[in-house]
Amino acid sequence: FADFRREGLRQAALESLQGWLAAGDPAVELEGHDLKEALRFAGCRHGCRAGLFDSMLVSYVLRPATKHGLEDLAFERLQQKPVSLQEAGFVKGGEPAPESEAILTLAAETLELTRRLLPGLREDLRQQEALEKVYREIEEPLLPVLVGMEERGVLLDCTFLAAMSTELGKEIDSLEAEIYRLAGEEFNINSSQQLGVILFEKLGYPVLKRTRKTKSYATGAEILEELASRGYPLPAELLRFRELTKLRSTYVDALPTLVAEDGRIHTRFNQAVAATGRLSSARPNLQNIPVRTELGQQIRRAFVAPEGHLLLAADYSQVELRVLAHIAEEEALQEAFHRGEDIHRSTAARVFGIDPGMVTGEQRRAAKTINFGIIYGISPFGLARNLGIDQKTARGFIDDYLESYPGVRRYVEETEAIAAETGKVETLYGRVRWLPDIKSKNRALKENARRMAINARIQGTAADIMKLAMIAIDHRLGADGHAARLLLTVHDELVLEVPEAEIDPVSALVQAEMESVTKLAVPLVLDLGSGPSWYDAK
DNA sequence: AACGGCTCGC
DNA sequence: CTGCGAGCCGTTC
Repeated sequence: FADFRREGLRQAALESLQGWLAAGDPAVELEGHDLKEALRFAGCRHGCRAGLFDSMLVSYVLRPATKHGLEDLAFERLQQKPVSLQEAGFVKGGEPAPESEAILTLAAETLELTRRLLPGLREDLRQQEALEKVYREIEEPLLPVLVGMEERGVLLDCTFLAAMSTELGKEIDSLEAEIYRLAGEEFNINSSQQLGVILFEKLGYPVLKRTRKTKSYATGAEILEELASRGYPLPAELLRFRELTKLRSTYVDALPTLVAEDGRIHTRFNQAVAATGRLSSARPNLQNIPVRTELGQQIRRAFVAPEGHLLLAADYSQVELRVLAHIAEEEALQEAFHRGEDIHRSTAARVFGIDPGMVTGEQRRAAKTINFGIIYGISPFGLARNLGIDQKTARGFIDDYLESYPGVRRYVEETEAIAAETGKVETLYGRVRWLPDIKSKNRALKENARRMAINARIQGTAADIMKLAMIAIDHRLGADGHAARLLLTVHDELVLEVPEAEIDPVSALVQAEMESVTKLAVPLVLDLGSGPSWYDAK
């Protein structure tokens, strides 16, 4: 490793590794902890056909709700507290300096710990056939796909964002002045503590809610909206102020600082964080770019394709409800999807016992909330809060819903029973979520576990489907010789960068692969669009 | 650095 | 007291 620090040798070693990976034999494995980071460093330009055995991913597949850092695994599986990264001279989030001495300590310890962890993980995986399949057919092949996406990155139009920042700044400044005027003094508007004193002590607004942990005044959007609706002037200004400063600080000003030398943003897709099997995105998180408000949507104009290329956005329509319809074997829901109906409208029609043509906007909204509520393991309390109705009415809605969709009722009851009996639930592909709290005597813990059980099967299956689609698309793009490449995944959406000349065949390819990746009792339907920016592609 | 509050996404 | 994430800011230690 000391020699590896010499530039010439490093280059030669990397090229040799790249060649070995590209020519690789799937039966010969590269072993390591967090191979995506290693491969990102090594570069995988020529692809990866070698087998990959990643202790982090294997641990994730075995017990997804826990942490999977090397230190975590060493502590849990080897009863060892390793020399911390900090002791080795690193700080959190910092990039290792290849010339430092401390890196040698870290490298040695990383290798040694991983080597000792591997046999146990291999054995545990071998004993759980379904999970071995999840690893071999989903996580292992996905890993190099994610390396490719991270390496490629997405082009950002910083000039556009700079202009947007200036515009936002003007409105924020005037809002700030107006807020100080209404408050009668200057204070830090970003401090919920100081804001609480102004609103509820100085101005004497009614205290509708306290925060959970510290019991301080709650000043969240929901509270401000209620106060605004009661005619108080300040909350409306505060909501607008929050909206604008959120957009500016989290996106408009932050994203340009994360652009690499190639002008592109290289997010990291974390493959071992979300307990349900989903991916997450960080540094920056590109899975929470605004879309809800028109102003927020403008930020997507900054995500662009280079000259001669387009961005292609493809998202699964209602994928979680389709998964529910399939797993629950709910015929009414399946039929609605087969007919291509507006699913929330048809739910409203069934629940309220009326003709679909008679469904009002409010009824559709309620049905939509219930549909999502079911996916999240709804309670009358939660639904009541969401719809702004009383709990009794909410309970009635849920009862009517489960009456209308007996398959869903069966699904919920069966899921609870499976969780209680086995302490776990599984996705269609066998991915596991362990739920030890399902047996807890603490009602809150038990209820939480119950909701997680109901949600995990659905959200996890949808995640499996998307991962399989990504693997298939990446493979097909290569096999067909397209230059188009995957850039982003946002849970039910994929974004690709496509040479203009390829847009038609690649759109067809993406649609075909995403729709046919699995055969459910309902069709998987895709919304597809393309354009010079992410905004235009939607 | 850790945590809480808040807000963004699916 | 509806599921799963990440980031920014302020506060606290």
